[in-house]
Formats: sequence, structure tokens, C-alpha cells
Amino acid sequence: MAMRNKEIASIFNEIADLLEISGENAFRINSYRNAARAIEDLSEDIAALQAAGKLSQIRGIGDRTEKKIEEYLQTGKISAREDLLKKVPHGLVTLLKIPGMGPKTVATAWKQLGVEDLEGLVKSLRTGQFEKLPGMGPKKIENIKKGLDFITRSAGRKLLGIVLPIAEEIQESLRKLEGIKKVEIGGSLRRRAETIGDIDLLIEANEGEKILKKITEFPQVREVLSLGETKASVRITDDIQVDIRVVPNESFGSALQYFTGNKDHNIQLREIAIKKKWKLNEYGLFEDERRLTGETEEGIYAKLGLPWIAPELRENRGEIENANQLPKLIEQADIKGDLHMHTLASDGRCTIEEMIEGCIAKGYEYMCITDHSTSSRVAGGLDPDRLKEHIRHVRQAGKKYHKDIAVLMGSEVDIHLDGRIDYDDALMAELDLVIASVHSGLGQSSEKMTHRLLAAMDNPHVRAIGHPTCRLIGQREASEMDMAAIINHAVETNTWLELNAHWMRLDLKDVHLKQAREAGAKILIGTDSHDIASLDNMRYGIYTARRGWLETKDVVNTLPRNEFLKLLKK
DNA sequence: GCCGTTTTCGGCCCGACTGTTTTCAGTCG
Ligand SMILES: Nc1nc2c(ncn2[C@H]2C[C@H](O)[C@@H](COP(=O)(O)OP(=O)(O)OP(=O)(O)O)O2)c(=O)[nH]1
Ligand SMILES: [Mg+2]
Ligand SMILES: [Mg+2]
Ligand SMILES: [Zn+2]
Repeated sequence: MAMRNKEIASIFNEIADLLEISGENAFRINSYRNAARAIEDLSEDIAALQAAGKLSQIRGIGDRTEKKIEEYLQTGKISAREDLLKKVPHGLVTLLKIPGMGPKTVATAWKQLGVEDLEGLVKSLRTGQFEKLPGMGPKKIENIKKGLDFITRSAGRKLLGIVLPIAEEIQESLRKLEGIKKVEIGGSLRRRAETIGDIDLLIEANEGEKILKKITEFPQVREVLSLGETKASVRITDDIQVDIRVVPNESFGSALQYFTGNKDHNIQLREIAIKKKWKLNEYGLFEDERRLTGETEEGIYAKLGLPWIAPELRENRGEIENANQLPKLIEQADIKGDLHMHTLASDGRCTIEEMIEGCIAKGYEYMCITDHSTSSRVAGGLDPDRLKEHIRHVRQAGKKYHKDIAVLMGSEVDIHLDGRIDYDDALMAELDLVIASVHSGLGQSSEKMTHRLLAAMDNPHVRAIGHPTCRLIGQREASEMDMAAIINHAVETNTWLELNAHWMRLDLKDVHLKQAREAGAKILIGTDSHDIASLDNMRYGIYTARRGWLETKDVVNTLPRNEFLKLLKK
């Protein structure tokens, strides 16, 4: 049975939307959203947790929600949802996605005009019925029309690897602006989340209003969504929204904390403040009117009795409860080598020597060339004869550069549908490192895929499993598999699991890395580079590793050369 | 609807910007 976590999470979000449109109690609605978030964050199959009776142990899931999940897993329905849908049209949920349309507007349009879906809304706008709604004026109408236009053309969330470089460029150009003392990137970008909704920028300046006005007049700005004394929102090219917040020096730390989020982490901190009879907001931590602290993030966390928490951990995934036993997170400088890359021999765009020089430039102590195997025909996979020739070439190049870097000869070998490996054992014995990856039959059942990966790990030559779930973020779902079984088997067979650092993959993903670390599995971070420039993608691997709570010792390619080379054989 | 060890009842984060409101609701961060 396929994992139903996402499906169930979205049902709870939908129930929350329906309840909100029908004017239910806001806290109850919040509970549904919290439950949905908790389910989205699960690394394990919700059905397995339900069967083990572990659902109610999850924070945010109580008796009532547990019952609903059980009902859904058994019958495919939740009666509470069915009842709600008899009252509230399902099509209204879509209307909430329009910027500027909230639950109140949707509810009045529904009750007073009979609007039940997107089509009905468009019609009521066209016929002029819509402007007859109470509190509705020409500006609001215009705004909603723009919002409607936006959701029809917008492609949704963007990938970290696309947006972060853009944000960093904007950051640099703003830093040069007069009157601006500091510019920091906040929000999901600072937390290095795999997908990004918008760019959040925090500015330290004294004359906020002036600065914001100046920024909204930049030529890159396509549309000004709002402009006030302390914050502004604009849209730039590619429909990227930029939210800008300006605060003075004494509030910079608290504002950065607020603006980094995530929202649930913020609420947790604010609740700690409340318990101490204080108030936390973006301007500082206050006892009545008196500011206790606010200049730095460290100061805020310290006053609340917490160590500073790395932004990558601020997801309300246990970082506050475990604040005093947080891992010492891996850093970019800890990486001693890149172990997954392609060359012209298969589908890469650079020569062996170019890739070697790229790795030397990164300061690595070792590297590994891993071109594709026979069955990856479209990717120029090497048949045994070509592999043998490639081995000679890589060894030769290795000799030339041996003073600067240890060049390992490996392969990214296909795992066949039944778990057999594309090269025979004798051939693999000639390689320093075999990463085995699935490139076909991605839609296999969870049972088959799990069995396939376990079988691959049983091969003594298979040192690591490449991009284990085969997802392409926003394009292709992860293949179904029993992650707990795979992680356990990786530990048992002493097989490494890859964290593929390409920002389209980031596979294993953060919550799976955390699960792997807890089970004692070892991770290999590889860029899967197809050219020199992509070697830079290691940064995304590090960010994701940190989001997965990984320490240096969890990652094999942090070991110094001599120690690492000893581990090449399982 | 969830949660808790000073609570099993009664809280649940807090603030900015906009528009049409003549005093603040709605939406969003
Ligand atoms: N306290 C509090 N902070 C919030 C709330 N909404 C947003 N924030 C803070 C935390 C967020 O990380 C930050 C930026 O808001 P965004 O809507 O841009 O969210 P974020 O960047 O986390 O995710 P995104 O990728 O943009 O969807 O503002 C809220 O309701 N309460
Ligand atoms: Mg954001
Ligand atoms: Mg934002
Ligand atoms: Zn691959």
C-alpha cells in the first residue's frame, strides 16, 4: 500500500479550510492545520504508525484526530468531512488560494451571491454582482482580479537552488544602498528549506519608510503589493515575491528571529515567553513595556533559557524540547571529498581531468568518478569493455594528480528491477567505490522497491545507494518504499545511503536523514555533478544534512583521506 | 481540537498594511 501521509495531511488542511469558511472556532481550525503539519513531517508511513498504536504520541494529534485517521484508513472516508461537504461546497477551498481572498470574503460571496467555485467567482466579477458585496470597493475588486490572474499563471513554490542565488544577489546590491546597515535573508531561505515560497529580507536601518520607498522604485520591481513604514512586498521577475522588513538596531535580533520562523517555531518561543509573563515579538522580548533584549538572536534564545538554535532546525520538529542536546551540525568545511560525479564518458559534460581540477580547486582530499553503467543507455552508460577502458583513463589521470588529490574510480551502477546489479562481481571488484542507484521501474510497489533495494545492499560490492527515493522535487514523487526497513538494512549491511546534493533531488530528504541518523546509518553526500560548476551544489547537500540534524560523524566523506580510504571495502 | 505536573478547564502568538469602516475587519507575514 502506498504511503498515504500526504493525502491525509491534505484532507485535514481541507477540513480546516471548510471549517474556516463556515466560521468555526479559530483554535479548532488551527488544530486541524497543526495535525496536518505533523503528518506532513512524519518520516514513517502513517498506516504503520496507526497499526502500532503510535498516532496519539505525535504532538498535535489527539484522540479525535486519531479516530479520524483510523476511519480514513479503514473506509477511505471521514464522516466529519462528508458532513461538512454537505454544507459547504468543495469548490470554495480553491478560492482561498487567491491572494487577497480570505475565508470571510469567500463565505460572503458564497452566501450572498451563490458563488461555489472558481467559475462562479469569475462570473460574479464579470457581471458586476461581486462589487455589491458589503465592504467591497473598486480597489479590492482590482486586487482580487490580480490575484486570480496570479494563481492561474503561477507555478507555485520554487526550488532552493533557483531562488537562493537570486536572493543573495539582491542582498549584495541592497548592502550597497546608503542608509542600510545590515541585510539578512530570512524565512524559508534562511532555514534552507527545499522549496521556497518567497524571498524574505530583513534590513537594519533607521529611516525605514524612505528606504522601502526607494527599494520599491528599483527597475527590477514589476509590481508593488504593499508599502508601509516597516515592511513592503513586491514582485520581481519570474513572479518571485520579495517581502522586506526594516527595523532599527535594537530590534535586529528579535526581528531576524521572527522573520526566520518557521511560524510554528515562533509560536513555541512566544508561548515560552508568555509562561514567563513576558511578550516576544519582532521588536524584542518585553516585560511589560521594558525591553529585556532584542539586539541579537542569541540574546533572545538565552533569555528564554535556550541555546541559539541553527535556522535549519527551526521547523518545530523537536528542536525546542531537545534544545540542550542538539547535534553539533555538519558544516561545509567538514567535507573532504565529492564521491558522485559524471564525465564525458557517460552523460557528463566535462573531461576526467576537468572534474579533477574542479575538485582540487574545492580543496578536497579525495574524489570519485562515477559514470553510469550499461543499462542506462540514454545516459551513455558504459558497457564492461568501455568501463575497463575508462578505468585505465581514470587511473592514469589519478597518477598525474596524485600529489593534490586521491582520485577514486567508481561507478553509479544501475539496480535492475529484481535488485540485481548491472555489473558482475568481478568487474565491480576492479572499482574503488560502487554507488548503486535505481533509474528504471520507479513506479514499482513499495514491497517490490523495498525488496529491490535490500537485495542491492546485500551485494558486497555495493558501498552506497544513490538518491534512494529517486524523487525530483516538484516534478516526480519519491518512489514508494519502506524507509525504516531500508535504513535498518543499510546499518546491518554497512551500506551507506546517499544524500544527493543536487537541489532538484536532495535525496534522502531532511526527515529521512534524521531517521537514518537515529538508526545509526552512515550518509554519503555527493553532488552527482555533470560538469565542474555543479560541484558547487555541495552547499545544498550540507544545508539539507543540517536540516536532517546530521553531525560530521554521520557523514563518511568528512573523514580525512587515509581514514576514508580504509572504508572503501564493506 | 489539543494540551497540561502550579491546569482535565480554559487557554491557544502577535503585529503590519489595506481599504472603505468613520473606528476596524480582513488578510497576510
Ligand atoms: N509569529 C508569527 N510569525 C510568522 C507568521 N507567519 C509568518 N511568520 C514569520 C515566520 C516566517 O518564516 C516568516 C516569513 O513568512 P513566510 O510566509 O514568507 O514563510 P516562510 O518564509 O517560512 O515560508 P515560505 O517558503 O515563504 O512559504 O515570517 C505568523 O503567523 N506568526
Ligand atoms: Mg518566505
Ligand atoms: Mg514572506
Ligand atoms: Zn543517478
